[in-house]
Amino acid sequence: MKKKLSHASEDYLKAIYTLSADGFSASTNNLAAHLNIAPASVTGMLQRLASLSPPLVNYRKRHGATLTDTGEKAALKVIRRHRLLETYLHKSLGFSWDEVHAEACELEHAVSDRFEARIDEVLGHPTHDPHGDPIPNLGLVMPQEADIRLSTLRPPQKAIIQRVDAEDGKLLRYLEEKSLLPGTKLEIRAFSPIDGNLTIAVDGKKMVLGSAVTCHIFIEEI
Amino acid sequence: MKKKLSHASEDYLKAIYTLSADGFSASTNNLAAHLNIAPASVTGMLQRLASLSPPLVNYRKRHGATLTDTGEKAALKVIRRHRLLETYLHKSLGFSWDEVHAEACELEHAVSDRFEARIDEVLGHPTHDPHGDPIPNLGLVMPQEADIRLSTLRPPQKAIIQRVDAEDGKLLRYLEEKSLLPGTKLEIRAFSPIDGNLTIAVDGKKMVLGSAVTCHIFIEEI
DNA sequence: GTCTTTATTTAGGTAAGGCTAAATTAGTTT
DNA sequence: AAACTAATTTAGCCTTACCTAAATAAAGAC
Ligand SMILES: [Mn+2]
Ligand SMILES: [Mn+2]
Ligand SMILES: [Mn+2]
Ligand SMILES: [Mn+2]
Repeated sequence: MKKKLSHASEDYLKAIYTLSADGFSASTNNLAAHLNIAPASVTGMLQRLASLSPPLVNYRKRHGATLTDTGEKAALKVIRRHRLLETYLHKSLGFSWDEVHAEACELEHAVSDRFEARIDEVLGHPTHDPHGDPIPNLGLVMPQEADIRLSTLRPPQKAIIQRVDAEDGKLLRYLEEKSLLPGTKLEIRAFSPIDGNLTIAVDGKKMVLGSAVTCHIFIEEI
Repeated sequence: MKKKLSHASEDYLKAIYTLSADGFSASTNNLAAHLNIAPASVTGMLQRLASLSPPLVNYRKRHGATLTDTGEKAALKVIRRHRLLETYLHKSLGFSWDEVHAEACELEHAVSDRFEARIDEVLGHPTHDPHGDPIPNLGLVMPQEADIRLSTLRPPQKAIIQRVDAEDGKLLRYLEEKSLLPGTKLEIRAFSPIDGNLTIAVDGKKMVLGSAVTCHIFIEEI
């Protein structure tokens, strides 16, 4: 019954899930941009995904796609594998947090359930990946994600970094160098309305971050 | 320059290498049987592999294929990844020796050089996979393989099992249960010409093995 | 030397997943 | 209402990799 999906299908499902979860519509163009594929190709794929039985997406011409229940389960399964793999690559194989994404995006389509179960076990059933993103459990329930951006805080608020939403290696390496990782506590010291810069203090050390940085960091206020 | 090969191409190269190394010709039909693909499809693929630049195989109509130097390097690279992965799955993730092949055959096309290098390091640069097959080193040199079959021995010869050439799960599980693994020492006690059965002793324990078993076990005489 | 068998190739098809260029739709402006 | 624009779909094409059926070649049998 459960024939396995192609690489491409899995990446589409993941993209639809992610765009929707982030409050964007999974429109043809958004998907095309997200997946680096021509819009016309996205149309073709959405039609295919909608015409499977059971369908994985609901697709209405010119209205983008939403996941069906089947599609959402499939998406969560891929996301779980992706995040477990990222965690495994980081914790057990010494990959840095800017290297894990690309590797996981390949492996997520290749590993078996057995492999997934084993690394989950070896890691002690981790709940978050190296970027702080929550890992859906075996039952494919996605935990709540932190959704307050650091860029929205003002002095003298305090917060803990929960997750970093970025695939850009430069940004990730920059943040690592500054120790701005999930779990880090910080205080807002100043806000510059003209450019959106925030001055923050981490462990007493002050630094100024532009909004191109702060809008990718999601926090929990304390 | 080095665009990466498709899954299918890599499996063909591996199959051509393996058939040749085992003394078979990499003919259309042999490849078809080995890869579980229709002969006509093999013809098509060999033509494609031969028309790449640089070509990966030498192909003469109706005379099967041989690997070019480029093709052989590519084949050895895949075999190295495959065997390292099998070893890693077995040693680090607790896969049994009859489970590793299928998983490795998927992963071998997905892992990066970085991943390969890391597991090689974690494993301490292993020289043999769980079935006793040699792992080509980083320079892609394939060590000599044991090529004497247990089935050719006669009393009172003694030998050490070097490798087991089988993908059949039943056979592998049978051998594991009998502790007939690479490294095991044994003595030939009797040979039955009528059916080819060998009576062997392992650690003083006697057992009778049919030639369907003994012809898959390669040994080193002692 | 013709016949038959076996191995292999050719021909013609399918399905997935891409692409570009052209057409269409739905909103916005004027 | 007509025109413009942005988003999306259609049409037509490509490559990879597989399949079946039919044609052909090479090798062995008679
Ligand atoms: Mn992916
Ligand atoms: Mn992540
Ligand atoms: Mn493979
Ligand atoms: Mn092996």
